[in-house]
Amino acid sequence: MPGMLPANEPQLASALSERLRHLGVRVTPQRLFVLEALAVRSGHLTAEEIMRWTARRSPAINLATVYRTLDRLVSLGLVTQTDLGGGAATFELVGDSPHHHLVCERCGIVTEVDDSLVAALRAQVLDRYGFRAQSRHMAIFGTCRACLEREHAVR
Amino acid sequence: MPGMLPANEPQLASALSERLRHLGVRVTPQRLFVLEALAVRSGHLTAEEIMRWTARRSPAINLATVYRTLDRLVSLGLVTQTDLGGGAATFELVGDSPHHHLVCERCGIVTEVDDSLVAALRAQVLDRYGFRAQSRHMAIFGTCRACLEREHAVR
DNA sequence: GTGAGTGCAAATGCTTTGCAGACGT
DNA sequence: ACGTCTGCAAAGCATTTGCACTCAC
Repeated sequence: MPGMLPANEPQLASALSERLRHLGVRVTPQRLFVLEALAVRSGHLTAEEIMRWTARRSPAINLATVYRTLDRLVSLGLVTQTDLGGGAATFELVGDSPHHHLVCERCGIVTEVDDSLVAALRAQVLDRYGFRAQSRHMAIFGTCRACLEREHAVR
Repeated sequence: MPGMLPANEPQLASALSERLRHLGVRVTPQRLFVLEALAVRSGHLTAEEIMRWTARRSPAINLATVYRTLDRLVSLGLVTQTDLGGGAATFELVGDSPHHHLVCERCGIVTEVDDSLVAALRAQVLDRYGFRAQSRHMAIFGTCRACLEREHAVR
């Protein structure tokens, strides 16, 4: 469902309603707006960004509600939360292909990498420590190519 | 130097002073206290914990000073900072063997794992993306063995 | 109608900052 | 003596919470 076309919002809304109903939670406009924001602007959104997106709709959603809603959606397993360092946490619809993040500590740029890179590590960690690492949204901190080159150029 | 015995604090202090002087920064009691805390209670300390530790010494250090000091020490390369999810950041003396963290999302327990597990991943990321991942303090979130077993038992 | 969900405002927890004074060099 | 570092208090930011009201069921 994510990766769905931005057009056709009524269809999107009813698909999302269906999903919520199946999980046995109330369907409120606020919840639909949050899910729509995540579906349409697929990618990593902060709570603040979601609120700004929904502000284009009639009465803007309260930030506290966005947080509570996201919390709920995360426990329902519809949404994942990632904390990419200091700033605000980002949220994403489950359903996109699993991926992880390379976060540059100098310039802050975030690059998505496929889960296949990390699969071997996950297998090892499970084998050696009985630890089941999550298959999405691991943050790997370091220095990106551009910043490494810049560093070299200076010297 | 880290991994040094807790006893013999005068020696520790002068070794640390030496280190600071070599880096061309002022040697203040506060900086020594912070470094001592990290050296003696080797492991991951939060700014607050460091302050509490130094509070056993004469006038307790101000929390703001602890943060500023840690900031300075991180840029000097003497200390590393790790953000293990929502709570407070933790700090550690550089010099311990590189390691990473398995963070259980249910019970919060943190297990240290050797860098060798992650070395292959680092090599791949460098090769494929030109990204130099840091060799310490990656946080891997997931579910620990105990919580997995508990989960099974319930069903 | 009832309880879950919402808005609002205030509180929280971690961290940063402005400023005046203290102290390492 | 100089400039850096510290303490203090206040601000900053992301997130949470208490409470009264509203709305989905």
